[in-house]
Amino acid sequence: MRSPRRPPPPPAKIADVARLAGVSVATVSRALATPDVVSETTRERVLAAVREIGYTPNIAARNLRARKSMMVLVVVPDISNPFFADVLRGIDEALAVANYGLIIANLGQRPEQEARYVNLALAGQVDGVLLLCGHMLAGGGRKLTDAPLPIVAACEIIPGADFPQVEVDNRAAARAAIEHLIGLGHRRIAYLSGPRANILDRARAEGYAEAMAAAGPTDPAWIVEGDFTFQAGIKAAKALAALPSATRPTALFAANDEMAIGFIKAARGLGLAVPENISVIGFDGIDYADFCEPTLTTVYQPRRTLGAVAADLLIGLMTGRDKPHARIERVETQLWARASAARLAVDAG
Amino acid sequence: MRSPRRPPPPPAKIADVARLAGVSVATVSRALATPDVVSETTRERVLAAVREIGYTPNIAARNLRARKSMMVLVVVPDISNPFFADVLRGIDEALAVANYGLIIANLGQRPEQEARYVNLALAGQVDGVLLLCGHMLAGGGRKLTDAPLPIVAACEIIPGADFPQVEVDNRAAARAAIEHLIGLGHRRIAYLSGPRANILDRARAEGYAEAMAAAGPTDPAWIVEGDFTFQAGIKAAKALAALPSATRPTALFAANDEMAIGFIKAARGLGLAVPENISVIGFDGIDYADFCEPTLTTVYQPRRTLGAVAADLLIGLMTGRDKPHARIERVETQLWARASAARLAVDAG
DNA sequence: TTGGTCTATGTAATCGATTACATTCAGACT
DNA sequence: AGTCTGAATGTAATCGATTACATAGACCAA
Repeated sequence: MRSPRRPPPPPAKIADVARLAGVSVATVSRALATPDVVSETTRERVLAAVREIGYTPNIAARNLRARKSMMVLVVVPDISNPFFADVLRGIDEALAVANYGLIIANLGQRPEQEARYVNLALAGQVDGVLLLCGHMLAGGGRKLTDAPLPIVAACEIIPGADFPQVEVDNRAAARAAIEHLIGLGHRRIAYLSGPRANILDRARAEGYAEAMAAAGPTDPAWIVEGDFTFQAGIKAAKALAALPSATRPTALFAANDEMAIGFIKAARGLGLAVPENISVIGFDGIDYADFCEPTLTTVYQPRRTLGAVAADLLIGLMTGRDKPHARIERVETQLWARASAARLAVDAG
Repeated sequence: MRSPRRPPPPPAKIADVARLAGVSVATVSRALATPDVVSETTRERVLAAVREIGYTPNIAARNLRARKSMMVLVVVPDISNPFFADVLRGIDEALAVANYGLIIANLGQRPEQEARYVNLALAGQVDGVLLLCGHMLAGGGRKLTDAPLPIVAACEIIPGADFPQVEVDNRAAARAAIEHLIGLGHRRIAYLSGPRANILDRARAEGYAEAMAAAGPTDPAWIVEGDFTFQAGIKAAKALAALPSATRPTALFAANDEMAIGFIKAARGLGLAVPENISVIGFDGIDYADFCEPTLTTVYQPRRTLGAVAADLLIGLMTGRDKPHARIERVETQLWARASAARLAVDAG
């Protein structure tokens, strides 16, 4: 298969092409970068030489000279989380059309990685940074903002930051979910939240409270703190099933789909059928929301769009098209009405 | 917020540090790269100067001189696919300990991207390539193998390639799944495949056939071609429900979890309860397999491990620890027995 | 004293491109 | 003929680090 081992030929350089084509290196560079300034015949000689020896310009050299890298650093809390995976896809698609590449900074549970990536940024290895991690990168005594580098944050926004940010309008989304339930006749609506400290959840809780104000009094027992896990949904089902039926909610709005699905599964075992006895709305619009039984009504977050919008803002800064300034862009969610949220039966209210 | 705009100071360079510390640039470089060869006092003066002006070595310059980038290109068919997202996580974790960074080449449905990434590789922008895409990169008239660059493939292996590859042992995994069903008393076992052309599926189909040979004759009607989608599971349920009960399978092995879940959902509506009337085993071990009703017995693919093993092989090549050679490494799956596959009731056989 | 060895440091070449500036030459205009 | 203009190309500086090689000085042994 492999030919007998031989020292691999050093990759061709621009001087090799120049020699073969019988021109100077400057002409080769121009023939490739700005073809219209070299004569037709020269250009063709150069291109033929390029093809013949298989020349590709060394990017490190180009980056050094041009002081740019055409690379963007995307800082993500957990690359294996399908939410971020979708956002990344949107980012990649937008960056690709502007010819930027993607370096992934996956923090995982390794805070020590931050310093590494702060360094990448400060070292001029990237032309811009996209933060999906909800906080400013720092480490090794240096902050990201020490670099004169375009930054955009998305998903979890960073309060007080002086650069553009993109988020889903969580408050409006939660309000829409509750209003959907109210429209179905529900008044006693529970909220299964994320961790209280979570900034995303804060906005959703506010939207819940606002919409509920229109529906009448809210019983504090209807607000259950969860942690975005399937297990939290199960626990919530037990908690609500334990309430006296006169004050038990007839509907539940969960801060994410996974908890909603856990809730539905456990509720069934506790004699609370969904949607017959209790309606459920989730949040996110994960794929499985359409596969589970019953299919889950949910608030869809346009993850790819979110990524694409953030990437476009960053491209604007990197190309100098836009000036950096504080600003929060909101992308809209969609309510996906499916089977888990149904009209309140007269005898159930 | 932002101080009145002022031209951002150009980033400090090594010469600035040298001047401030009163030494030569060589000494600064050594104080940072090989601290033990400079005297204690000099080293401290240099480090103090570095701190004072906030110096970070320019990576493009370093890459150019050192002829390496400490970056790996990972070519992935679809970054938003949770399977690859998990593999990427394993890759990242392994690369991080060896201090390599991660550039993502997300092909999406954009074949024209290939040329771009082939160029990145040929241009010396990366020290190694990890292919998760099941084929050799090519584009713009150039192939990846034109570069003297370490390559490792994983997930979908590339037949005849002369570099290390890593895959899940699909054949053994399928065999184990079928044997599990046989152990539960089943003999009429169906296989819901992926697309026939798919190389992953080929191996699974072989494992199925091998294990079935031990169980007795296999009815061709038990083999249904799917395409890895939820919908394919639904179609398969209709097909099997239409079979006469005397020859209808009592168990189904699906080539992925999504089809298995679609099957279960549709089968219920067709009077085929799972696992009472038909047992089901999926493949992958996606999160949702534990949330659905009934919980899904499945063959778990160690996705992170797969990525980590591939990354370690690549690191071996990049550091020169190993020599490149054809070789296929197989990582083992685990059978996760849950509720969807049960012992065959005597009256059902 | 002389020469050798070792440590610490400096000088300058080098990596491979891009690009400012210089040069050449053909054609147009006065 | 002399001068000017512009197109095409070449020469060499430049980007910012790393590192081969040179050098200076300290110390020691013969």
